[in-house]
Amino acid sequence: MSKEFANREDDYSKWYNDLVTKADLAEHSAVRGCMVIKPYGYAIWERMQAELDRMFKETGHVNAYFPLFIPKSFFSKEASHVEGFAKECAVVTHYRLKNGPDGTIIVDEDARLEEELIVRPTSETIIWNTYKGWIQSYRDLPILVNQWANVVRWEMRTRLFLRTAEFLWQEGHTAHATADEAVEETRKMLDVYSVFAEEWMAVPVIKGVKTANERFAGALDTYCIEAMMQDGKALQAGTSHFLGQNFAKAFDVKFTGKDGKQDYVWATSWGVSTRLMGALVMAHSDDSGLVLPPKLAPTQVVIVPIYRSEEALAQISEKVNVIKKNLEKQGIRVKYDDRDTQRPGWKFNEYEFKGVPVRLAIGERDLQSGTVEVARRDTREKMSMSLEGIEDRVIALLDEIQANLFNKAKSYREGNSFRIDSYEEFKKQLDGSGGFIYAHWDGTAETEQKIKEETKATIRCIPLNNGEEEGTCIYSGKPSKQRVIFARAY
RNA sequence: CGGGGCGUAGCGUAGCCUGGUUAUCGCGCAUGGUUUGGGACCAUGAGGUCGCAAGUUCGAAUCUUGCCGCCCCGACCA
Repeated sequence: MSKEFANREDDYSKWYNDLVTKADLAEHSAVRGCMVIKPYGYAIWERMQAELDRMFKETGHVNAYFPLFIPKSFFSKEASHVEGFAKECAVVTHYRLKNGPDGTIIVDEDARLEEELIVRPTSETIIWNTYKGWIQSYRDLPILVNQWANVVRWEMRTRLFLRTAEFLWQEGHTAHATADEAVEETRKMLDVYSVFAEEWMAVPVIKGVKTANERFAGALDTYCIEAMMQDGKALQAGTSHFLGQNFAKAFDVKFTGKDGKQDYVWATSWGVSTRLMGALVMAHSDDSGLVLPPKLAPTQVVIVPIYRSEEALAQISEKVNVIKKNLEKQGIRVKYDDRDTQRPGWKFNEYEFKGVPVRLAIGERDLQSGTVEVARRDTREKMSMSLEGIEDRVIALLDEIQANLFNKAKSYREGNSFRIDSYEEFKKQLDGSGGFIYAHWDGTAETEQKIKEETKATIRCIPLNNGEEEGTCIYSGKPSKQRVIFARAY
């Protein structure tokens, strides 16, 4: 994917028209920055959702659902939390409309809410207000709950996929008896995200911990996975927070331990959003459209018949239906597109655009020779294969594509990661091809802030597997014990 | 909220400076025919509050004013 292309939000909506559109039908600033996820795009989200949900359940979590509206007063209970979200909240102030003097509909000023409601930007407060009633004893712990929901953050500026005013996500909220257990949970869910990103999305990620500046509002530690897009910019793909006892104290959630002593509950929260769809698009796609990893592609194999006569189509369909059935028996998602309203060339382009990993084309010639044309989306290679045993080879090819996408993205990231020791070179690299810069940092918020102001680069994370290394901060020259990852980010 | 750009058919646009027949072109759409191994071709046709409002004028897509909306850059942020 070309850089200019990757950088332009309006091009996304043109090129990935099958996935998503801006909410341009609603001619009102109130829905600015929202997006309409079309059925094909939603199918991808559903695939992601299904796999994540399975992984959450395998790690002992259950789903629940909490209110969309949060009383304003809940927010003020945790100081840094309210500070972090106050500037981007949608607020409900009235509950009734009435007819205005000129026949228009206006807000009934007599119907003002006693206490305003906040449309959830995240659900820590309303959930911890609820947990208060659920937890008395260590026997009630842990609580391992996840919620699939939409949230609203009134951003000053939005970007399609990456920062929309309303977005779909999942937020896990857990409660634990000990700090260790909560930290373990935080790390465990970070691993779940990392496995999902790498093994399902084929997007390599770096696990790390955020600096104090970049930390979630109300967390003691924010862990994250960071991915590199094809233009060298970083994208935070998921976060997992160790919340300490902050929310338990704010909502007075105490439990009695085995020893009979009361203590506040330890908390975590973790989330990924439809931003992952943006990551998927930006990590793999090329100028011919989407490239989807087989494990998440709503359609993994598409079969296109090429024929002149109805009789030929009938013969082809007979063969295809057998192949389709055999593949489906092995859990492969297959689509046979025998529409006579579109021509084969049109269909080829259509499915390339949609990122379908493998395409089979069968024509009269193939029937004669017992072959099938196989095209893979990732490399755009075409080859002729024997119809005999084609199912096994298609399945093997899907695995190969999945692996290839990951390896390609990974070698791209390795090729665009640099160890840099001078501030001059640091700036030069950022203005050049970008990428991840491993550099020494003195550990102070002031230095981090200065570098951000001067270069727009932020510390993406302190990698978890970081080796210790003596060095000096590229900015201040003060001593440093390890390198951190700097990058410009979405 | 600041700086810049823009608003004409489902989409992308010409026309605007220098006002004057029926608002241009391409894609898409519909119908008929020929086609079908990489986005077919020919013919015919449908589709428009020129963002909204007011003003200037014999006459406004075009000039003036106000408003609305969108995009890019910045501040904010997942």
